[in-house]
Amino acid sequence: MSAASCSAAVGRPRAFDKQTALEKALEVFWIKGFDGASLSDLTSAMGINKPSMYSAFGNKEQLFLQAIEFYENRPCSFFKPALEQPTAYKVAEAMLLGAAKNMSDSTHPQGCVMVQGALACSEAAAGVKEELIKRRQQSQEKVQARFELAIEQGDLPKSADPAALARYLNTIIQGISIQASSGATEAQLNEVAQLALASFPRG
Amino acid sequence: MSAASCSAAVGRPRAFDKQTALEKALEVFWIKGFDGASLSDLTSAMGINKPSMYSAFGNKEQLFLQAIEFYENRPCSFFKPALEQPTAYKVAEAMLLGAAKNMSDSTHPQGCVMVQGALACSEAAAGVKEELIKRRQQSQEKVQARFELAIEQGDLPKSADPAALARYLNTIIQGISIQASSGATEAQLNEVAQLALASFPRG
DNA sequence: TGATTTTTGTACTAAAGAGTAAATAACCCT
DNA sequence: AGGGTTATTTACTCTTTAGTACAAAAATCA
Repeated sequence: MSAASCSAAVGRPRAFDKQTALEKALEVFWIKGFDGASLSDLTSAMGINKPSMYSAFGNKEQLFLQAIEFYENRPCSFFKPALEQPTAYKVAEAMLLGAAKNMSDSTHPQGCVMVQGALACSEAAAGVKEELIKRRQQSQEKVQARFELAIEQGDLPKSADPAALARYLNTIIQGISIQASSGATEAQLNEVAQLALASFPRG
Repeated sequence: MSAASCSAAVGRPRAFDKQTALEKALEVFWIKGFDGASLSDLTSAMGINKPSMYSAFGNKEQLFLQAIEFYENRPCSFFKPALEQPTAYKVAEAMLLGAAKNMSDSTHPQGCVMVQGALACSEAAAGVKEELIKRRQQSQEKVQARFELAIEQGDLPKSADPAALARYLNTIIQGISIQASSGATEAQLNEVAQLALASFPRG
């Protein structure tokens, strides 16, 4: 009988939409990083006061963690669909072209918040930095598992090294993130993606 | 009659070595980024008090700029020697293997301070972020110029696109920086470098 | 209507941030 | 030795930081 999913609210109802506020917070963290985003930056973007933020999300660190959780699962993410492509080559292609398009997209901040949210940072951000590293690692492992499957299925040669290929792909995507956050265009990033694909083994 | 180069000091002599202090400051910025490095972090690593820092370096931003100026010109930099390799392929190889070795080297912080010093940051860091972007762009242009020379010299095909190749190389190096700062080993990064080299055109 | 519960706005706290004033200390030059 | 100059130390400024106390407001429940 958990009441979690029940929206029958007792007490004064929340005056803001939690999801919308979270998306606004994500945008601030994306642009400024964990250290660079102050609570004033966050709450003013979210359109709420500090006590509302603390009561809804916990604290700055938990707000960040919830923001990146949403980021990884949001509909426009290119990562998960790419994994479902039928061959390893097509997975790599979808990832790289998806990264090129998505990270340079000007409808949201450029680059990848999983990379730039907390890279070199203060001790206060050590926890979120570790979480980002863990999640990037997990992404890489998913790609590796997909490539291992591809070897079984015969669309990657048996001689291929799935771990190395996954790291290679991740490295280029992370490089594309830096390029995008420095102002590179989708066209420029597509050229990079094409060059990177040239050394990707095909079935 | 500029007295700049003259070391004949009048007044009380500085009690610390400016260069050593600058290297300590670089290390702090490298690990924590501009936003994450506080003046206390910096001055305690430098072994001096704040007024000594301000009188020797100006302010936090100028300290950062002087630190990255040293970083780019320090003897163990792999970038400039790589540019002097005799062919474009060898330039790319020296860059990638140099990046893999250098950025994972545990005698200093991992990754590249030109990337992680100020990526997503506060407004206070906007100036240093722009400076880092500018310098990364300049590095890329130097590589591009080197590849244009290689086409002239015949060790890159006339059909090669020097700008795209330079961006490709830079992207991978920046990706390697992220990987290194997340704990990747030199061996792992070498594998990435080898895969990246596979799609690099040879004369 | 009144009791209960939760959110909201304002105002606050304590700590840390960058940067500075001013007195003292250590050197050179005469 | 004494004057000029620069560095160092201590103690301070003012602002911003993350986080919170508390009273008023807005809903449900009885």
